[in-house]
Amino acid sequence: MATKIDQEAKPRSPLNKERILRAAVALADANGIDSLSMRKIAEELDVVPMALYRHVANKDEMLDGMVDLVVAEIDPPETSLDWKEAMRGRILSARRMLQRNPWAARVLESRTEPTPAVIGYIDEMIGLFLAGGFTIELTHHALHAMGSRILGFTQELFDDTPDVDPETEKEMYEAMAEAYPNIGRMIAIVMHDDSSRVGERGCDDQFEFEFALDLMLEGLERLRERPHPSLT
Amino acid sequence: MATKIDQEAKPRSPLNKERILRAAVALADANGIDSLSMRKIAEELDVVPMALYRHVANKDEMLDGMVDLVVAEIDPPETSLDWKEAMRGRILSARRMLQRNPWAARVLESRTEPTPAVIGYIDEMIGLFLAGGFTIELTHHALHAMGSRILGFTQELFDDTPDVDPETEKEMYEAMAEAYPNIGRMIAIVMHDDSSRVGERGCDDQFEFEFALDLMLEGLERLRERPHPSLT
DNA sequence: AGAGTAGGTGTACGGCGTACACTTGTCAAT
DNA sequence: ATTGACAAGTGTACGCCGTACACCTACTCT
Repeated sequence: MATKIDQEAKPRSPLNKERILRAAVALADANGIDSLSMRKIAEELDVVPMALYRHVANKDEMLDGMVDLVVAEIDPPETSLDWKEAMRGRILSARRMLQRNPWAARVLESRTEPTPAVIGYIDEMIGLFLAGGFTIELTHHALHAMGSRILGFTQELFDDTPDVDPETEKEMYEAMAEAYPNIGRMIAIVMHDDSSRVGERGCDDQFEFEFALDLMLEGLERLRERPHPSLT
Repeated sequence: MATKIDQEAKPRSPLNKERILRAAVALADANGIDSLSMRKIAEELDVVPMALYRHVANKDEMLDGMVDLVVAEIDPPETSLDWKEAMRGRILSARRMLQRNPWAARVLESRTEPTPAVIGYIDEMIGLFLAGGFTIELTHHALHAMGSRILGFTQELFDDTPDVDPETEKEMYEAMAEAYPNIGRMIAIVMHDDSSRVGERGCDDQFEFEFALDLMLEGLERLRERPHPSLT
């Protein structure tokens, strides 16, 4: 009633890239990346699908923007620490980000070109290696060796959090054990060995991630101390 | 002219799952996985799209079948060798398969449930660890640590084979070096250091893969010889 | 000869990304 | 106050996708 009649009939704020990206991230967090479509993002924003295209060129640019948004959440490097601890901490921070945004791993992998935020992140990681006394060459190889683990990726073949029903799951395991003897042996131990890091709820992902990460970091440290002959 | 008139007007053999899968693999090899559609597979086979559905339940089952087809190409384990060499050889064979079928990596990763051929492959890999004197527990952790590398995956953040024009590429690198100092230092060395394993055509993927693989295998071997206190 | 059935067909639906032409709301210059 | 430019949102439409469902057709078995 202030100045125009239909003012309160359209209380939505104007669109902009950030608002669109945040809506897209929220939708992806909630419903998974597969069901994310331009049309649904538009609907969420009470807008017609084509309105989005005033602010993002296409869906690929949208995905890039989403990636940048979440990569920016990774903690900055802690320069006061030992290189290994600094890198370890940051990678675990990246991993927490990936756990908050489960879609991010697949989207990150699917980008052909890294986004600015990702390049910046890697640049800082290289900085940590160099500050830790690595040669440029070893840093380069190290980067390749760490691969996407440097961004907190769990590089599993498949995740093992399927059936809700533990009964069904057990049956499945038993069937598997019969057809695949070695997997069978592993399951037998792993399923009822409380002293191991594997409980009844499957594997301890966090432990496994850190196990692999430390294996890699320690291997790299050894190479830094006494360079491998096959390296330049 | 033998028995029926229209025989040579329809020379196509009857459809079956294998024929469909082979056509799908060929199309994916040729045009990439993104452009692979049920409709195109049908067209390739001179058949109407819905005809495929007599032989595969849906597209997901098609992708599973394609995966099984190519995973079956991986060489069987060479049991006469040392565990490390046997595993190394087999993983490199898997890697060659992934290079022959570039779409396979992404499809493999996208499957929620592993296919029978993949499970069988992993079972044999576990067998190699166990035969090599690993405990079940360490084998389990090792499997997690190797992750998808065990199937020959290059776990890069992004592949670096973009622009065809070396001029453009150089410009791009220079722009990047300006914004990202550490990447800049790395590029400076890596671009014109013939003694390094990095030539002008970018990085030597095969070297980097084996570097990471050996780092992992050697780390695991050390753990097998003197178990880490933090492990059970 | 007739019935059953497996395999290929045709049509159709709802979803997708997005091109393109349009209206509408805002504000500067007249 | 009028105009006209311009940015932002709308509406319609196209071609692609996976696939449900009803149909036809040719062959097997009795």
